Amino acid sequence: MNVINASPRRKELTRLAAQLFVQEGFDRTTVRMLAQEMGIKSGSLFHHFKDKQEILAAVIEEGTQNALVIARKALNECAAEPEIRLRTMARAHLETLFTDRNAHVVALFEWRRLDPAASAHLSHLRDAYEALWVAVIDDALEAGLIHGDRFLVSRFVLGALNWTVRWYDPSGPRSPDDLADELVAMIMPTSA
Amino acid sequence: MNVINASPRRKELTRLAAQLFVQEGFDRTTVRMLAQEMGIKSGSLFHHFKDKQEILAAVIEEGTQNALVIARKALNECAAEPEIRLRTMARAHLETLFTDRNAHVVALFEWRRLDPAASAHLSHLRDAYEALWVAVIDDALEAGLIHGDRFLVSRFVLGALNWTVRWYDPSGPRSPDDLADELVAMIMPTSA
DNA sequence: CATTTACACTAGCGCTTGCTTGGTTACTCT
DNA sequence: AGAGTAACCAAGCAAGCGCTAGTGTAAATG
Repeated sequence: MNVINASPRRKELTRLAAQLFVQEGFDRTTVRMLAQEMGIKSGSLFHHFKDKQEILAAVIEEGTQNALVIARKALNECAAEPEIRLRTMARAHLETLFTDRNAHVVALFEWRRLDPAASAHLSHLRDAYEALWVAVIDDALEAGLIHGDRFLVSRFVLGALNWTVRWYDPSGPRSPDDLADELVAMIMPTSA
Repeated sequence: MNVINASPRRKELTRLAAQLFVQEGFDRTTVRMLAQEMGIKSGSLFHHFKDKQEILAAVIEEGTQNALVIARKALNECAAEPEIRLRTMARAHLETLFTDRNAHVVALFEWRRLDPAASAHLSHLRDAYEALWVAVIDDALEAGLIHGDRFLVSRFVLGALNWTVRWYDPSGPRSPDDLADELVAMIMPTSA
């Protein structure tokens, strides 16, 4: 296996793996399929990754890291009004979801295939991301923008947003930003 | 294979299969695991199902049929006010989701493992169920109870509800009905 | 009583899986 | 020029996979 964990070659392989994992699912994707997609033989794959599990972990880590970076940057750059921050966070969520779509679909639907060690490590990343959401929602609740239980609201909103990967086509007439705004409008009484 | 497609034995086997599919995922569940769970040898399994795919189809069909029955019954029995019908539908959705939890988790996350023939057949069932939702949401929109695009609203609501299987624990303090009511309240400006 | 049917068993075929081994090539750095 | 290393390949192993063939047996059916 490669010692430099972030070699450019490895990054590109991770990207291709994400695509295959989405197309076929992790379990149905064989190391031979992965190798062919990458233009190498199946044995050579284990020069870059110690085993198949590590490829899955790399895909998910990549996606989650990007989500964190994008969300933090968006929140830093936007105004301090709770309403704007809420909209910004929803937009950032969909932006990541559809620019790194493959990685995120894998993260959402193949999470359980991770072994316990990788799962524990990646859970921390995921928690850091969700903490951003909870903070934004807390502010919106405090400002009286939305109503309900903070825990439930964040789960419902994240559920609605994550589920979009199942039906939304970004090449259609509606932009991800439109989508985010419509969801925020749906849960905000004052903006009817 | 059994000619009587709905033999009680087959129903019980389907229930056990659903549990294993949730625990391990469809692809990782081997026919030997299924057989052991059912107390028979792997060869005997093919007396009840023509192949592994058919077991998956049986699990999903069972769950979706139940959802339809429960939702129709609930809607027939409840009042005609759009607000009540909306709440009723949300409650029925979560009721099915957590009484037939295994079957529904499989339906939601292993749908893509179905072969095209089974998928086409089950899509009709699924569509019939979603038609109930769209009707209820249309009424609520017309009555001015909620606002937004009918297509988007139904997708968001279904997403939020379906995602509950990922985090909600029915044995906790909150009942599924509470959950449904909170979601409806969240999107209804007038009920703040 | 003879036959069919439902359900289970044993044994294993043919194939695919993730991964290993041992060695080769091409490039960089001193 | 020589050493080191990243990237690759050919070959294949051991295990596990879905599924089939053929058989036994007890209960229902004519």
